[in-house]
Amino acid sequence: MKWDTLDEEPCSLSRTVAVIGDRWTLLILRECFLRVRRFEGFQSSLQITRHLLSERLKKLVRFGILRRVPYSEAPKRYEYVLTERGLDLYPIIMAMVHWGDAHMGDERGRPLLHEHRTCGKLFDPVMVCSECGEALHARQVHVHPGPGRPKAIA
Amino acid sequence: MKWDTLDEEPCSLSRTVAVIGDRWTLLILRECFLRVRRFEGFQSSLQITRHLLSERLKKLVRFGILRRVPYSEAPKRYEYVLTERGLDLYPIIMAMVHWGDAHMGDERGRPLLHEHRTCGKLFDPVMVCSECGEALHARQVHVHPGPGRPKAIA
DNA sequence: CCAGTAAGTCTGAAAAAGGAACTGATATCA
DNA sequence: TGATATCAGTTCCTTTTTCAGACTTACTGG
Repeated sequence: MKWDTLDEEPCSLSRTVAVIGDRWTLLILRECFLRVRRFEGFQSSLQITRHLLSERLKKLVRFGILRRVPYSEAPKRYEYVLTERGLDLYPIIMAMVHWGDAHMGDERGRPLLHEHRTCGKLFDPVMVCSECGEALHARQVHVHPGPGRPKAIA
Repeated sequence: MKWDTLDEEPCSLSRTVAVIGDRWTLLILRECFLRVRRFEGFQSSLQITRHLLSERLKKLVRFGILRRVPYSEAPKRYEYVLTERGLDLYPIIMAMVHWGDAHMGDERGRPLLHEHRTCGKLFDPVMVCSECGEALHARQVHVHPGPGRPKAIA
């Protein structure tokens, strides 16, 4: 399996991993969801090297997750905002935050609390079945090959 | 931000990223959820170098996500099974698979379909609010500092 | 003119990943 | 008995990525 063709693998997880499956990209996305938009903003809050930040932002733009929007004409300055496709990454980020809250916490408690503005309460994200609405557990799910699965693979 | 102390950052996402935030680890976990348990199984289906596989499995065991269980006494052989903590990663993996299905698909359709055994239907995973049960969207969530957040950070 | 800010680029050293052969304990075949 | 195979790793060397920090370009404000 080679990284440069990972986004063409017949596996949706591989394809997602090809786009956001590295540490800096995930942390950059966290900042995006916390409303950070500018190069210096990402750089100072993450302490990422400018070189890598530049590369990762380009990649996220290339995959349509961020849009590079000018906010100043002279000098030319751009900021990076989440596209619809980028906003759809929210469940991934929230699932990771939730796992961290549940399994990597310390005695001080959670670093952040999340309020659902629709209902006004502090909440946890829960993953449910789109059909019956029940909470999902790994052992209740059965996997079938789909139409995009090459026959050669079991 | 240094990688070796990322799991102590006052941010649940960083802590999760410290454990599973690299490409191979995510792919290894996919195989775990597809019931792969043995070294040769991971190696042959992922084409990961044995060196890296060995390192990643050790790390997953160290963080309590996999358990190393003997399945043969002579010769000594071990397999790797998900712990409860590892099973709890399922929503992360499913969220990634779902994003890949939705945004990285091709004309052939989905590589895998998921059946919820509880209700018997093919489903998509949906992330909802634990309090009101509504589907979550990034723009409806407001973030508050929690007790584990150092005051120095906004 | 000088300092400061923002968004990058460039460079050399350090760390991580890749590739492939090797090890050790046992089973299987001829 | 010796030759081959299996499984779970380890070792060694090369290539690729990442890191740390200086440098660049285009302005603004005093």
